[in-house]
Amino acid sequence: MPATITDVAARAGVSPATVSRVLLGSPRVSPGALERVRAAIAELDYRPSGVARSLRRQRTGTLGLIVTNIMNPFYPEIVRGAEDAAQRMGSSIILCNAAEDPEREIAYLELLLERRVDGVIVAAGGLTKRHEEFLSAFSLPLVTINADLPGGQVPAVLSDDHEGGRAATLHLLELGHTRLIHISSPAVRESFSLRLDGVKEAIVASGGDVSLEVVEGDGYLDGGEAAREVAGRLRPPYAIVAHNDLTAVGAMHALFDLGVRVPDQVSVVGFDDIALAAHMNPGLTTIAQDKYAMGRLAVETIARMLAGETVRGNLILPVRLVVRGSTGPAR
Amino acid sequence: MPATITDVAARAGVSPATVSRVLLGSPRVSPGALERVRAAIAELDYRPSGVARSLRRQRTGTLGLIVTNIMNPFYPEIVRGAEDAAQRMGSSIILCNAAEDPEREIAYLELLLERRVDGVIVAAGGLTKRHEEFLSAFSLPLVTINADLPGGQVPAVLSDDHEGGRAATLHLLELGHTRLIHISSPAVRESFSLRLDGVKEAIVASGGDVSLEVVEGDGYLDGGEAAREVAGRLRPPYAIVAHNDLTAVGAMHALFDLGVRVPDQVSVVGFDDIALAAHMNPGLTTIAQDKYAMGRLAVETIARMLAGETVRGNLILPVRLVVRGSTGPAR
DNA sequence: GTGAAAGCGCTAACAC
DNA sequence: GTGTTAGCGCTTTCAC
Repeated sequence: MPATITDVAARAGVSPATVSRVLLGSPRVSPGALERVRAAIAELDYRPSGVARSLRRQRTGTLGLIVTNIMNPFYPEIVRGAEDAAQRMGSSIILCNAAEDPEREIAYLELLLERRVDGVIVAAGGLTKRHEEFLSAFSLPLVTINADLPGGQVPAVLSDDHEGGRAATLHLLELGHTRLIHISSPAVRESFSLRLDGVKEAIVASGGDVSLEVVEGDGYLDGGEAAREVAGRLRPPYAIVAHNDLTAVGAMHALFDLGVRVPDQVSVVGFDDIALAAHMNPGLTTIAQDKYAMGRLAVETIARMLAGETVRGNLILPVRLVVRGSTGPAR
Repeated sequence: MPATITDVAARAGVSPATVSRVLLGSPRVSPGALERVRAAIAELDYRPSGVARSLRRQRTGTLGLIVTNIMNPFYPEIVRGAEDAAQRMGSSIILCNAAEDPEREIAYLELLLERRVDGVIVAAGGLTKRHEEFLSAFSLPLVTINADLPGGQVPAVLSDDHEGGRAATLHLLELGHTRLIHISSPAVRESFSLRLDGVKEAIVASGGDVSLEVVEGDGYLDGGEAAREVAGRLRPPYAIVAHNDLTAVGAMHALFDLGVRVPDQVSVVGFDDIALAAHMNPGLTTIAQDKYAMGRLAVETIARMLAGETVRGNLILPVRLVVRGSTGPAR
């Protein structure tokens, strides 16, 4: 059993209130008492109970962060950004991994509510109807990352997906590509069609004779396997715009398997700039999202809401084309 | 302000004690009261306060999990395994990301103590002297993953690193390699020298004329850059045994950069089997650790300690050689 | 079957 | 500057 504030008070010969004052750094404590309390704390290895403190203060100093799947390399950096920002505001993060299961996501939301966290961040792949209902009636400060709820009541931190799709495509057009394949993700998320919209816009704006074919992926490594089928019926050169890096990596793997050379025969562009993109062979050209900033901004937004500010509207972060070895001239 | 048990009691026309009985599923509640309480709970959208409950019960139903760096793809799967096991025992996990900073790791340990978690799991890369002191005097159920504390007081979940090093080497020897390069990690962790010991043992046991050179890496992608220097002075064929997959991926990238072909000229073996190993080009031959099981077993061990059992000794999980395209015959 | 009462460990308002 | 008191929301005897 850990020592309590009463134990410390008894040992220091003061009242619990005085110990509490020392704990909170109140100036209204005599030097003598201060010292005795400090000594007692050290001797008893006392640590104030966060549980009791939370009950009394009616806040826990804890934020909930729900991620779709921590095994997706897109998320860890968001977690990092959120954690750092939380630490700065004296809070900590309970990380919940929904493991691609929407039911589990809801279950975690319930759990966080019971735990009386101060706020919640949802970094989710796809938001189902069920989510929308649940989250619309959510009673706590709430921010989403990479998804936005209809109604505009819940602030969202997003990347400029449209611009990203456009920039990726522009890059390929400049390299002389005229046959583009877009491997999409399952069509649940708006951001995904935004990316595709950007692709289309760039093509239209170019005014050139450019073809675009959309094949469906799953948003993960396996989605890249779609490239296998494409390679089976198309002769190079052509270019693949994958909806994210995992898909691009999967596509590069499938092409490698078939002996199709990247970028000599086929160019590939990803989206996200996950850590390993730079270390693929060849390095993956991609649209970088500032994942760390997304986590940080989500927490900072919660902090503002906690401070009583009314936050509305989305935060849209700029993206950046990173050219590596997976794209080259069409020939 | 969320509704309290008193609110529910008032609305249902019963005492808080009765509401509590309903919450806990006690049979000693009349059908009428049961129904009225249930209705009141639904109407008020009541959720019992985990904070108050924890204070009263003197346990929080929460486990702390500290990982060295969540951005290292080795950890997410451990987190998954731990989370699933925790859910099964009705607990949840507070994930703490030490971000490679030992001070931060200690700070999190303090935090978890304050939060009165029921137990702690430390999945740490390197354990410093500071850790050892702190953890030896740790007052809560504690299990380490991939590191063990001297003294044998703290149960550890480990992979069979020695056997892994041996199996990787055996594989290369069978392919006819006689010049081996081991890229180590900084020599802080015992498991790392265990892996190297396995390499040496396999070489000695082979009785053949095999050379081994050890160059130091950093345990991450950059550590693989050591391969650049090696490639500068050695003529193929030779084989690289990296101390983990990230190092191997970094090495493959450096070799690709220099135009050295894997596996035609140089074979590469990793360790861990992170998700992307299978999707490198070529696929990375590696020693697979059962990361999910490590997380699961750590939690299950905590559960046993919580149940009053005295757990001692380490759990050593078997590893498995996974042959992919990055290794081939020496020629 | 149900309620009253005590108390988990802390903080904050109020006295002195 | 310090102590007393009340109470955060819940569970758990103990009566009845």
